[in-house]
Amino acid sequence: MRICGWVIRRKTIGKIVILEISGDTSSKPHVIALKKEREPELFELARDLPVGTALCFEGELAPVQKSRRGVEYIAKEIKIYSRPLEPLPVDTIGKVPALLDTRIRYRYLLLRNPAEKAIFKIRESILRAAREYFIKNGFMEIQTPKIVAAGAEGGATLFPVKYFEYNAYLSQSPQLYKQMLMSSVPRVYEITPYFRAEKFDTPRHLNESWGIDAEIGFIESEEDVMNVLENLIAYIVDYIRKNNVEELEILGVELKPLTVPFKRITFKEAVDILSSEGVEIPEGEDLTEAAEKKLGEIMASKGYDIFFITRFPWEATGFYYMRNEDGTTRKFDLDYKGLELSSGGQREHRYEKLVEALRDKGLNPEGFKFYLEAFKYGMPPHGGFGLGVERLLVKLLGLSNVREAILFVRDRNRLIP
RNA sequence: GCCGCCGUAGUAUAGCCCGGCCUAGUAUGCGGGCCUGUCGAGCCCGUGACCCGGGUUCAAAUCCCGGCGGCGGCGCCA
Repeated sequence: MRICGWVIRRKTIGKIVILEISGDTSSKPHVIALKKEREPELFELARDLPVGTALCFEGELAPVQKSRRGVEYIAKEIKIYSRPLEPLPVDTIGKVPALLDTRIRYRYLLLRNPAEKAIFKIRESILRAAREYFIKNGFMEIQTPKIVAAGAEGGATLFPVKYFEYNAYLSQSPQLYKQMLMSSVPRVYEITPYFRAEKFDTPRHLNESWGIDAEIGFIESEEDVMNVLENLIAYIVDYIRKNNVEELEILGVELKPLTVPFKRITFKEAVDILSSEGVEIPEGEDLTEAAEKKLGEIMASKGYDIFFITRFPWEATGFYYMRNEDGTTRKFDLDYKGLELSSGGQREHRYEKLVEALRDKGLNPEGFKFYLEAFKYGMPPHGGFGLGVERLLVKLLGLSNVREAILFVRDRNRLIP
């Protein structure tokens, strides 16, 4: 058996050298012990292999597993490919902590640390599980353009891009495109980056983040959308519980299964709950970050870690959400432990109503012509959602910053690496 | 954009409030020595740092001003 990786730990105890090689197949390290008496050449070789050395070894599973840290092998041959030119700037076994800033800078190295790698293996599982779920439920995976002419909101901040002689933007949401596709493919999903030019600098925001976006046609109400979303998340959690036992153990995370359906409260009920706790939300305004956190605490104390807030007021939503007669909309948010994980709802699919909505929001229907056109030819009622991958990962693993949940961070002040 | 906290060896920190006892402490890393299985092994020796610029002062890591950078709160925000 040939195993390759990097030395993450070397320990010499008298006439034994113990090497730990960062695992490629498993999250736990591969361990080889070399004894002076048993394999004198390898012992000499291993004795001055610095941490960080890239190597492969030929070996077999050790009959006696003495290491408590990883799987132990008996090495027959070691081939060195590359030695570090200087000592590693960060500790790849996690003995000495690194600040977030340092972790981001040296992420590529820190992934040799099983704990750091475990986060991203679970991130991968989220996407894998999502794909599996969508495939099982008859969704088609799509890709929509990331260079676009208009944003979904009109008001939100977009990154301008020079596109030959045109002004273009980086897409902040596949929203409009997936809706257009509802006129022909009633179940689509996309795993996509979102680009947002807001100058925020918080543990919850990134300027380039990833989302799992879905859109569903022929629905009766937003309830059908919420159904897909809650089942998707429960599926993801199950998948991780099943496939990432080792990673969860390394991270010390106990992930409890989620039961569907999730609790639902209306926006009005949320405002009332908050009001009874002394937090006032002005009429027609969205929940503030602090209010959302507080609501999360209150709901958690009632046994609801995860819950939907439904029927948002029209004033606090995008133009494309379907309006109810009472001034509420069919928009919902999904909150998990005080953080908005996802938002979605039923869209307005009736052409005239949509034009009216654009005007009511002070937007010019001319600018959305390409989008509106799609509503002329038999658009079914539909709805969808966007689910933030980093936020989901943060909440599942109890991380404290979304920057821990993405390999290469793009935030207010980071364009490198 | 506003507010708060912070910036010390490769990494992580102590010292700063109350200037001199700092020739800057500790852990880990790194180099070397001892040790036949460590589990964040242990013991000994060595190595290496006050973000940048200006000011106050006999004296600045410590106080003041400016800059740059980080973290957090708020705002803004699918």
